[in-house]
Amino acid sequence: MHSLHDVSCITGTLDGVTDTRWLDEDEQRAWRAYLRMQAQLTARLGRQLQADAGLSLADYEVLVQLTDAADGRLRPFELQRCLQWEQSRLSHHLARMQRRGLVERQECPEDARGAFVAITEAGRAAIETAAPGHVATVRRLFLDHLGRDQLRTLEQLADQVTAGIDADG
Amino acid sequence: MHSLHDVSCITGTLDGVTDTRWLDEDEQRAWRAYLRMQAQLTARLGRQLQADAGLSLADYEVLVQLTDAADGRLRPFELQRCLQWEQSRLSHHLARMQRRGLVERQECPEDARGAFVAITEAGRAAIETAAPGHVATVRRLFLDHLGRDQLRTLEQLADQVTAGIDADG
DNA sequence: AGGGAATGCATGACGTGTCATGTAGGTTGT
DNA sequence: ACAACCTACATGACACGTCATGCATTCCCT
Repeated sequence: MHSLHDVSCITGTLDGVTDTRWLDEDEQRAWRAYLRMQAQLTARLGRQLQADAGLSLADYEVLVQLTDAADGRLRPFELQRCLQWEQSRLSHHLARMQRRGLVERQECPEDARGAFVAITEAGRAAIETAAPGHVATVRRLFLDHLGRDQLRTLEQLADQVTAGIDADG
Repeated sequence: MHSLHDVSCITGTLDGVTDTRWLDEDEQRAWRAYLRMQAQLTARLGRQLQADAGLSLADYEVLVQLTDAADGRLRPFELQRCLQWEQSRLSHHLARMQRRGLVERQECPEDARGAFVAITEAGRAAIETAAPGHVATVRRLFLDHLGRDQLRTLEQLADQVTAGIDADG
């Protein structure tokens, strides 16, 4: 009943052999439960958004940030920092969103290297259409199944892990 | 300071207008914290696996299932059920893994429609190389930052949500 | 037995994400 | 002023995921 992952493996003392501390039963169950939930949740939320509003989750996140911005526009590098995306991912994605008319580029006088990315009217319309259904789905698939205490634990847990990852380099 | 998402929106009674219950402060923070963590975690784990073993997270999951199987082989539809993947995703992915020599196809006498997918020696070697580093990374980025109580809460929470999603259709 | 429905799987098109690399424009030190 | 460096961003190649569709084979019902 044991795979690579649920046995504690104590090897000998051969040179170069690093002993691996595998996951114990509790860790294994929790980690796999998390993986299952996250995969299912992401898939469902993505499908719902795509079907009901023609947006991907990535589109949605970008549009949320632009909507929250003062002028409905941001420098790509600002967007990158708050989304925590790879630079090239953002670049490609903005190009696609521009092609679809969800965002537009604007000149940036104070730094000729870059530009502004601004949400368009179509972009605003898209996210305003998408938001109610998306929030409802987040509730139905996720929040509705959690108690307030679980919600707090989750937030704290997530913040700890995120902080650890950031600190890790 | 408010976007589409953190205000409670009570509209009038126009026909067809559905009132949306937006996320309150706690829900908003928890949900966003979760999204951040999950994005960062997935990205880091994927990069580590790719860099150290030339495998994607998807490859890894497939190989784990095949390793756990009795004969090191499964029918694609069994793999699909336990991974909870889209059928076409699995089909495409197995084709790529086959091209790379990580798995192979075997005839299935008792059902001529399908076949078996079996892990190859190269596949076994790949996951055995990958596993220690991957488990270590899961520890370092995730488990090490959690207490036993948080771990239990997470598992329970994830199971609740997953059950809810399954029940949702 | 035989015809319709369901099952197991593949494929093409297309959007998405990553890595490696390129380039124009800024900044800094001497 | 100019070289070295850094910053902001784009791009090509390629792996990955989804949807729609196609196609055998098997199942089930009469």
